[in-house]
Amino acid sequence: MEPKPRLFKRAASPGARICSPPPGLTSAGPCCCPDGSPPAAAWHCGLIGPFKAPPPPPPPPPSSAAGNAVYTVLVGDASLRRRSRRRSCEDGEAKSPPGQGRLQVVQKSPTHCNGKVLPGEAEPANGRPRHLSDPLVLKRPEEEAAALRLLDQTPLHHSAYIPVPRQRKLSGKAGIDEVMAAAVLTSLSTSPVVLNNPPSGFGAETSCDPWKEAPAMSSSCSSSSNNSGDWSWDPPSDLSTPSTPSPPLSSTDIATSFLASLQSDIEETEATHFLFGDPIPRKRKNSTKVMFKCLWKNCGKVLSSSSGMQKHIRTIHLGRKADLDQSDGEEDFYYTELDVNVDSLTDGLSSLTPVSPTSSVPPAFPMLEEAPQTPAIPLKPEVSLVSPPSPSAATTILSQSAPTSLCHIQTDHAYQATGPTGLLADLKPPPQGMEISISWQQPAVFPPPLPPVLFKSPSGCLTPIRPADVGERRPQPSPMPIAKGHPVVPPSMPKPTTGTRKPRGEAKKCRKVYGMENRSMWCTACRWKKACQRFVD
DNA sequence: AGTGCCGGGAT
DNA sequence: ATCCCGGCACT
Repeated sequence: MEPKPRLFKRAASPGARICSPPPGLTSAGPCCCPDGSPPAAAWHCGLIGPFKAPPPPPPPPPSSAAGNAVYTVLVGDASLRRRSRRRSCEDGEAKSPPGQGRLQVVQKSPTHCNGKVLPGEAEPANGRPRHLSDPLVLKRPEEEAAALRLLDQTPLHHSAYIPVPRQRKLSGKAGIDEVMAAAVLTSLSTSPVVLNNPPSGFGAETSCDPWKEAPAMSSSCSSSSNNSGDWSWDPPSDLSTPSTPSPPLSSTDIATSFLASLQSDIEETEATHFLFGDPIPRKRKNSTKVMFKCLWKNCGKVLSSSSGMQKHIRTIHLGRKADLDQSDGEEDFYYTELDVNVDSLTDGLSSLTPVSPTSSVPPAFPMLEEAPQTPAIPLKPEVSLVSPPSPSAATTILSQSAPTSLCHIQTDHAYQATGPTGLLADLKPPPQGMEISISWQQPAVFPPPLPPVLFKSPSGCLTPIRPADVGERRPQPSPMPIAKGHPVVPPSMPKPTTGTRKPRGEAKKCRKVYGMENRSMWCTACRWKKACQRFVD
């Protein structure tokens, strides 16, 4: 399957990749790009300074990793809660909330940036969380001096104060937001999903972060793009479409937990996206389902709805009242999203579901699940469709092998294009305006095997040179199979006559039809002394 | 002997 | 993957 080009392009330069502001955020300011890119926006680094605010008592992190700094973030845009992944200031990819928000990251544990341990951790004078609007208060002169030195050394610290539109929400939830932010950053930095499975779907999802730019994206996101077929989307909306669920979750686990509520949760999912203020509600394919996995340590519960997950966290982990409908959002940081491919799950449960043309792909090949959504085969109207070469190839009939087979058919390379019988049941109805002819090796229901509808003679003529044989054969079934009267038996049934070698077919073969003098007219298989594919028994 | 084609080699 | 052929089974 050919990778589809992305529908968007992003700036490719490293500086632009790192520093270009997210849509809607244009505030300029210095950033701490280690690559020396020009000052872009203060939102870039997110690390405002080596200052420490006394966050509310941090909730126990869902998982812990020793030595990791714990951050508190004042999130201006809630979408960060859902989209952010672990970031560090070292990698220059600290993400900022999109939109008008401001971001403040204050470190509670060893202050560091770009690998340096920064002195001057200042406790707030008044013991309350210091907001951006608060002037920096350094208690001791040496602290102030150290801070000033740092300000001089790194442009990073010039962004200690970022003017932000006033309309930003500063409700009573601000303190709670800090707790949430701390939690999410902690989870982002210690999440087993991120730590253990960087190349997995979540790794791709991370790379697909809308604020991350093209280079990393092109590779990691292309896979999901390939899966997505032809459905169009704009970059921010396709934040994550990993086709592979998080490894810790078996597909059956996911399936059992969400299949039951699949339908009802779709709306809720969308509503959740809206509530969380995603820049653009993610357009998900029908085959992708969002699951929510609890990141609480030793929990890992997977629920199909965010509200359910919030309730779960609220009641189980936070010890709050379950009936307390009001959510402060803190729960948001204790779970993460899992994008689960519905098809893979349904395929995994294929024994429970009726076989449909789109589910003919075995679950072992989830990457092919999307194929039915795309024009399966670039059939020309006159091209005849035949079975793939082998039963196993039937799984890829809609992918790579099909065009090749068709090509071979047209060039009379029927040998490569042949396949098992009984495939007809798996074939989709041809697209409109397309004509598909099942040429041969059909199920016993269609006993007469037809020679290929089209084949080229060496002169390029589409009609055979010996119409007496082939011409008559084409419009109507070959008399041979009818005479044989194959019983309705699966062709895979071993024939009793011989051991491994199948009995010689009674049908005329290319040799007989065309003769040795017209060997060039033979099908490729006959020329290669293989089983004739033009006149199949 | 003629034919069909399996198995395997060469490229 | 494509092409070719030795050799066997069958007619």
